[in-house]
Amino acid sequence: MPDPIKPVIVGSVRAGIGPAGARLDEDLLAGLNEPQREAVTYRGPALLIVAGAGSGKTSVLTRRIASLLRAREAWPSQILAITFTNKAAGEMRERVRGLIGDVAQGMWISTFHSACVRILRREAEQFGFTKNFTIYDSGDSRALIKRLVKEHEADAFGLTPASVQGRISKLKNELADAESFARSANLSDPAERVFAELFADYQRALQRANAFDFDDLIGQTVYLFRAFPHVADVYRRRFRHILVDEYQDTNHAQYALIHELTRPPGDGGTLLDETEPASLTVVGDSDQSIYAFRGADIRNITEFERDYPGAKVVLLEQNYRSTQTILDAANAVIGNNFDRKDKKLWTDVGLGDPIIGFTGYSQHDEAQFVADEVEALRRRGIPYSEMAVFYRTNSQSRALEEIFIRAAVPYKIMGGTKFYDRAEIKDALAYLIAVANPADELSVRRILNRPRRGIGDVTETAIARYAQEEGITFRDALANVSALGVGPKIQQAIAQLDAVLAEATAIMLPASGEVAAPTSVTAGLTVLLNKSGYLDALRRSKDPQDEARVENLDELVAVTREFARGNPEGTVLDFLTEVALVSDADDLDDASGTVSLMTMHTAKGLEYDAVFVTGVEEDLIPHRISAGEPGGPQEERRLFYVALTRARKKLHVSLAMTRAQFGEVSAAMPSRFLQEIPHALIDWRQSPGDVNSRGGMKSRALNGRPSTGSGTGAGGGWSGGSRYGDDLVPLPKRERPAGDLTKFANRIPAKVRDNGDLELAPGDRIRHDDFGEGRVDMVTGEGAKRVAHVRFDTAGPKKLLIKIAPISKL
DNA sequence: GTAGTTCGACTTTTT
DNA sequence: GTCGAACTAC
Repeated sequence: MPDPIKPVIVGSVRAGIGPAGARLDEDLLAGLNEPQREAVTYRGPALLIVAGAGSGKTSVLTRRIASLLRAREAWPSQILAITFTNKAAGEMRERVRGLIGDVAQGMWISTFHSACVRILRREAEQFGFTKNFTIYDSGDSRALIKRLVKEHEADAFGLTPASVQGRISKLKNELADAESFARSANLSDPAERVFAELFADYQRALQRANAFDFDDLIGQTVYLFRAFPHVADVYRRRFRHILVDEYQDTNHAQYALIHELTRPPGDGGTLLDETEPASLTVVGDSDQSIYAFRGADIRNITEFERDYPGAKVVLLEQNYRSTQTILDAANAVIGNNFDRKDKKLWTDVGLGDPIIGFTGYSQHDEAQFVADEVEALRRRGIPYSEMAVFYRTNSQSRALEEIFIRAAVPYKIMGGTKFYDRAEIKDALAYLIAVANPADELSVRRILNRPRRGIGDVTETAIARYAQEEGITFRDALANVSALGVGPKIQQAIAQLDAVLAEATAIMLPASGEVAAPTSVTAGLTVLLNKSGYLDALRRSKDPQDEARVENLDELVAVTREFARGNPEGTVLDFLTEVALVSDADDLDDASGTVSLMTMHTAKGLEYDAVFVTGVEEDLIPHRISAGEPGGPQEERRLFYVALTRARKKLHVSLAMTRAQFGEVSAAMPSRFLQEIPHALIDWRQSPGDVNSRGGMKSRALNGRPSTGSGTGAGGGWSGGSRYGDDLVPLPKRERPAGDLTKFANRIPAKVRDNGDLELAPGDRIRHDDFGEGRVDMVTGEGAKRVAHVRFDTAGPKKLLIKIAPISKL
């Protein structure tokens, strides 16, 4: 990517507000309200735009950039705009281009991670890396850490790969490194000492592999800037206008990076250097901070004015996205978070439709409601592409998928990095990495015996030992098979692998002077997959899944072709970088349109005409794990708030009474957040109370297998009280006796049915509201998941969730 | 060294 | 209900 650093024209930067500039701005300001105009036109060292959900912040940001360029206050190359996702970056670039045309070329609009990769590729040689470094995604890191944990036998100290990885990541987000950790840690605790060693080893391994993990991309760039001020100055002079979106979700390392970039260049340097620090614009909404779990520090926004004295603050509170009903619900929910600046979104588009609520018996039942409703909306003219379904955890997507496939609703799952997580794709990428960055031992080890070449642990260790003795890389050791002292068959296999890698290297990384052909990545990958025998092995296999793997690899080859089309000069490294940093395949919404399924986190920054928020249950949202974390429940509430505010016109909230996870069914309760939405705003198609009523409510689940736990007519039961922590008020107690369960709209009954710890033993006779009398065969499970296996006199054998089934002991 | 089997743990969210 | 790791049998 040619991107020469253009000289900064000192002094001209601030001069743009002339009469011409003002005139030029008029069309950019069209349709903006007063605060929005101010946010576009304000000029000064620092600007904080507090932008509520749907307040048009993207519009403001893009117009701000456009006006800077239009008035010649800045060259495109002087602008650095940071967004949260690659997708958002692409959209912003498009919108700026739409405003002022191709002048926009040369701007850096990217994520923190992409921007840092660009910087690091240029500067890697400054500190012991080479510019063909590779990027470890979380899976790669985990694999490496797993090996280290094993080597150190760290599990004896209660250190799991996951916990080590999480801790290292947290530390890196705080800009701590292995040494600084070791200095401050309590090393008399053996577990701490082992962890410190792991951390140091991990970092050494990364360095040896010429690789950065996600957190390093940011952290090492900060380190680079601090250790080499002359390098930092290059970027400080270059970037005159820095804009950061979603500022509430920046972590300390990212904050430090921005801080480094907005220092005056040549700190205390030459006399003539009067370059001012870059101007900084940040946009954020503390109510939408949902990434504290990965180190986002809300203080970055709340203390912005302290960090940048004299900063201008602009508040955007008018919402242009949703109906008043949706906003009222969202405002009411978020209002339950204490410790927040009160901010009320408003709109002038009117009340709109009520929120639609639905309670299913099971997650399939719930999914069926969503599918039906999607179809109904479609018939009323809302395109699929304007509908989205949100859930808290990725695993919830499965039930939705199953029903959507059955109902022939076109959908796509956003965000899940599934494709690039598949084993065969990772293998193929490891082949590419082995060529692009031979120092990356992890990748070479990965492909060593893939396909099966008869190279096992023993041989692998032999190669590693040989490499160490000779002081060469693992990759280079492969070229010296005869010295390894392994059998001729294995020698032959290794030599073959070495030859294939060499051939691909010649294609993708031709000797200096020559330029690789645009198709080099495609050609190289094809060679690797074919001549390594990888594809052959899959084709020969009788495992039916391997057929799909071949197709996936074809798909990957197609991706390289697509990449070549978009980046004629792109190298293998560019390709690998893109793959590592682009999470979802950034599908452009195709014309036919599909419903989007995604987690609530992924939903941030997006908007749809119709939104389905599913699984609104306790232990899911707020997630059970969040209860133990400081600020957890509040963050969950913000997450729910983000989900609600994505909807323009139609908002649906739904839940299931029973949810299967771990293959076991257990009873679920409505989320406390539901209770926080004013009842009058929700029109319950089927409220948690209804689900218990005996009158004519049948399971809508298509699979209709009554054996999946509760049977068809399981009563809805939500136990109130007791389980509430956090800052909430317990659900109001219902006065009516259980049994009188006619619909009462817009109320979530606190206690519809709860058999509590009704004891049942084999042999007991029971009566079920629907199935009549029967005899208990056995009881399995525990607590809320206790299941009675009952043989009914007339209805036959059923499995029932004891806690909520409409049964009584005789 | 490999293939097949059983057992266990596991699911929070992402660049 | 799924994925991976450990174990066993060739």
